[in-house]
Amino acid sequence: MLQLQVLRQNPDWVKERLTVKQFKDTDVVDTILSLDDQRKKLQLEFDTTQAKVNSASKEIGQLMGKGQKEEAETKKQEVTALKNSLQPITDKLAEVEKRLQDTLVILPNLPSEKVPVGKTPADNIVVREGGKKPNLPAGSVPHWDLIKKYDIIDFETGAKITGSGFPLYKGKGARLQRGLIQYFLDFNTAAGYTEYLPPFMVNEASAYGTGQLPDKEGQMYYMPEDKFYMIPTSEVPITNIYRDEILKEADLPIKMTAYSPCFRREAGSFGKDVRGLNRVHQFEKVEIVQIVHPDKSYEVLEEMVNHVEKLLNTLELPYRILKLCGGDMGFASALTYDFEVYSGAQERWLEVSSVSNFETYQTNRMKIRFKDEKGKPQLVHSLNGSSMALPRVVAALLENNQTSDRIQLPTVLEKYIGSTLIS
RNA sequence: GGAGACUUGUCCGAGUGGUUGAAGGAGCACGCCUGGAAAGUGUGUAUACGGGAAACCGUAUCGAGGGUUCGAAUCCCUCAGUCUCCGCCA
Repeated sequence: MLQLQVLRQNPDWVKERLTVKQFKDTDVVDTILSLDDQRKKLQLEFDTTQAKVNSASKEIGQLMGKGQKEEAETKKQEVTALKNSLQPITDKLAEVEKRLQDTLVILPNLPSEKVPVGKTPADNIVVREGGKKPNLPAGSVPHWDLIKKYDIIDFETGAKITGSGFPLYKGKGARLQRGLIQYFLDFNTAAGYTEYLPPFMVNEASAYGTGQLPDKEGQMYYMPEDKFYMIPTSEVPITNIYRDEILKEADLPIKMTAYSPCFRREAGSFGKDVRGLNRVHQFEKVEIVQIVHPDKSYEVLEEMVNHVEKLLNTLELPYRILKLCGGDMGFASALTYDFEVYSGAQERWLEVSSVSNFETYQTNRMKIRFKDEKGKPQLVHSLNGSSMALPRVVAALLENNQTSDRIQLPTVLEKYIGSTLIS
């Protein structure tokens, strides 16, 4: 959620930034400011009247103490009259506050000045590329054929057990999942991230805190009996660890990493994009999250991008890093870099990681603050990134390392999966 | 799942309807004391919103939300969480 203060100080700049994010209805900014004015007026009216009620009530207490019952009775009637006049103000104030909140929440985060202007993925900017594309032999096939050939991932049985998009990993396929998770976690903890294993379901307040609610409700699996949401990423529980807390400046930066399965309904997805491991309802992911001093967040964003890049390099996959344009960025992000790996047999780029700086957008919702030198509470910045999402990494690993009768995985994985040969 | 106890500030802890935003203690910060430190001692030490140039003032907040009352941390209701006992169970 944007800070009201920012809208007040520079409404025109806010509108201009919203436009970069392809947010058309910039009049909302004016609506919010006018609601805020109303709120202030009502608040003042409420406060002054309530102050009278409070002091009169105290007097009643004192009169009662002295045994002056009649005077107390007169006062009581005065207070009752005041309270009656207060009622409409209270109602109006509550209504204005709710409208203000509801309106503020529909505004996406403002893109940083570094964000390229553009509408679609075609407008994203390739920051750099690495690795080299494989030269696959004739007869090479996409991963959805490879997994059948070597019997390592079974979509049909997954669909039988649960539904489509819930893969069943088997043998080397299962071992590869376990090994990659462990490898990624080790890589992250070696870089100073503290490992967590969070709950896989969250309550409403947590889903709201990271920005999944209210607008992305349909993307999450929901358990109505308990009012819990299955997490779409461990970013949700992990970032919420510090919800409603005021940190010491010395505590920053906080670096966390976590593995979790991720559950996504992916309503509305269809076509060739969703084939095989390209898009599934449940997948494994290792996430990195940082909570940092506001002055440091862009430095940290680069650090996180470099970290993921290093990891990707060890897997010997061809990749590219994109700086997302305003139109392709997520709702809560101020600047996002996407990582894509090249999947040789499909001959296309697959997103395997997304690293974002949310600045104060999430922390304002969660009220995560720190005390600065003056002892004043100030919002921290939050960042996160995948390091990494497994399915597409696996798709690329399988496709790019195939020969006619085997798949030879990179040796870095030997320690984690035993034999790197699938045949 | 059943029965009961509980949830107060950074922490511990008092407080069962009336100047209680909240005693007392610990911690922390600053000062005094000291050659330096400890001990001692003094002062300060929540957050949000609003008003104000500021000092400061007002309002709200004692798990969350609602209610009773002129007045609620204190009474009532709902929900969440913690603990104990019983049941069930990996």
